[in-house]
Amino acid sequence: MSEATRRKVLAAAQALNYVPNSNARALAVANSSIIGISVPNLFNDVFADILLGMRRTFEHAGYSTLVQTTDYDPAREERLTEQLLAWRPAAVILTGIDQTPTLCARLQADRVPTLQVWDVTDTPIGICVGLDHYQAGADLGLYVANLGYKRAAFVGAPQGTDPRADRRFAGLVTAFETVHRTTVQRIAVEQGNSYAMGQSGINALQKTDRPDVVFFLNDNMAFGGMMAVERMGLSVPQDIGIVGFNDLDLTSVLPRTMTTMATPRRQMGLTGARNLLGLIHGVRPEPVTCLPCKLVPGQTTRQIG
Amino acid sequence: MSEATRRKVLAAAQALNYVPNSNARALAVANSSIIGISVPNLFNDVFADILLGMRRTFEHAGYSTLVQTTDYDPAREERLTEQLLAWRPAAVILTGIDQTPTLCARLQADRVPTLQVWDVTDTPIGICVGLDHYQAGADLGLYVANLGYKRAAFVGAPQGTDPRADRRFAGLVTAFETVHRTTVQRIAVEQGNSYAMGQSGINALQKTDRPDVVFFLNDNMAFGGMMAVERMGLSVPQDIGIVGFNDLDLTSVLPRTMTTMATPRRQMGLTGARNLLGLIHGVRPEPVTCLPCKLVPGQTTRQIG
DNA sequence: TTGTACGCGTTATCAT
DNA sequence: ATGATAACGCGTACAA
Repeated sequence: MSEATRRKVLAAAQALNYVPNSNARALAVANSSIIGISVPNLFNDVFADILLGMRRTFEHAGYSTLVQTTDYDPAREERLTEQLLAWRPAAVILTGIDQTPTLCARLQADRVPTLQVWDVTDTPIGICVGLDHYQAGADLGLYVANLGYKRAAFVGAPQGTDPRADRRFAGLVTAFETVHRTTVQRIAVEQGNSYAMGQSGINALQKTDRPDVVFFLNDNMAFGGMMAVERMGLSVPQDIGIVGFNDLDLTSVLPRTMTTMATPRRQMGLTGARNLLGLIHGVRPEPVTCLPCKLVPGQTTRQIG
Repeated sequence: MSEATRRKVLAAAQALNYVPNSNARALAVANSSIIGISVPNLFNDVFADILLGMRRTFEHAGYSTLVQTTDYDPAREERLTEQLLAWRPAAVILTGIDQTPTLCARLQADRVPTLQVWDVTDTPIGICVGLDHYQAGADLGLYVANLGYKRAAFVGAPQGTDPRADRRFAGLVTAFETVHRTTVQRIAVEQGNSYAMGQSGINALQKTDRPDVVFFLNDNMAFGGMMAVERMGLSVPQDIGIVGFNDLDLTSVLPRTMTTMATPRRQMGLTGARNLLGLIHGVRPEPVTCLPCKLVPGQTTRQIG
């Protein structure tokens, strides 16, 4: 069309306050430019980080993101995702690989491009980008066990609540079993904010048979736990070692560096988004991408040697 | 209709894997069950908290929420919200009261139920629920000034970046002007994570003319700043007082309680959501709701007397 | 280049 | 109670 016409149309549209109706568009082309995302919650720097990487990519590609939070409830995840599918989204992103069979079947049947993020499996619904939590737990455990710590504890959500936590714990168990033939006690803490959970995890320790090192679900909990330990008059890392997970922002300002496992969260979001866009546009991307973690030795555990 | 028929239809729907198409529905009824939300970012516990309160309410009422992040960029906010309006959302929620005139006009013209949250104004676009940041800054400043601190500094985003920060700063200035006839220096820190920002804020302090108390934009920054202060060999609160804002989770586990201002974030989300639902359904709710803050005296500033 | 007709899946209305 | 039909606003395809 001519440039003059083009301008006249645009001017008229402006004057009439015209906004194209995305619903009608989605209906006409039989799918929308929405990408549905399901995460456990928004309070975790982990998910905020992953989302940041993804959203930018999608926004640039012209998609809107519809975020839903599951609170680690599979039934809730199923319900919300079902609801999300009603919008005929261009793609769906789920956290983890532990969705209900019903949901998996539905996703497969609808042939919606699906990305599972933050965890990996050989049999993803569509594609997955994440890390091997078992391996991460094992690597971290091995490092710490070789430092001479023998009686370990793991503080986190109750068994069965967070599948990634369970896998990491399994990795820890293997490591301590291998190195010292000792077990790792698991301490479940009630819901609450991360800091408080770490704190109550420490407070729940038995006076007798106190562990010499405590692993936490994440750095925030580890910090809360460390504060509790020091309040009890114990010293870190002599009396007790403290180990976090994720290498979150908090650790960058602590007087003592924290022993933790750095996870490639931003990268995960970026890679996941890129691969998913590929899947949407028909190119067949890598079905499963396992990103490496990086051990961060710190001063909250003894030094090597 | 008869119960038998009803069951047969439901069974058939199940068998065919039928999912109602929300786009078509939205088109037919001329508005969708989406509520669009615009927040600066997801890394802030403040917004996560507000969102938690709101989302639950909306979910219960059958709405989905479409969250967009603006990164404190008004132009970006305008663009994204314009895009959001294309979905004919049932309502729109914006953070703060500093939208571009263009955006305000469009929202008014479209007659979309609009909620502005986290800040208040006498002239909201639709309704607003928030707190008086100037007053909060003034109250906090007054308390601290009366503790005997005279040379204050404020560490936060650069002037003009975060309107709420600017208003709180203005409140602080008034307080110190009133009590001691002193000024408050403002220290702008580059973008980064909150902890690091707090740290670099302290590092940016002049050796000469060092303030005797530092106010931070939020508790996380205050914590980062406090770590930096102690690393410099200064003691808190003798050499220097530390003041946060928001009363975030982190403060609950610190060995020293932090002087801060508790903000009713969850409540804000709940009240905002409830009022907005009212507005959607035609009842005329309170146009402007200003929620009270609560001063939290702590051990990072001198004690009274 | 411009115009016109049809279909997308749902709701709403009207007739049966 | 049920069946038929017209919108809703946009994309697309075909005709002028």
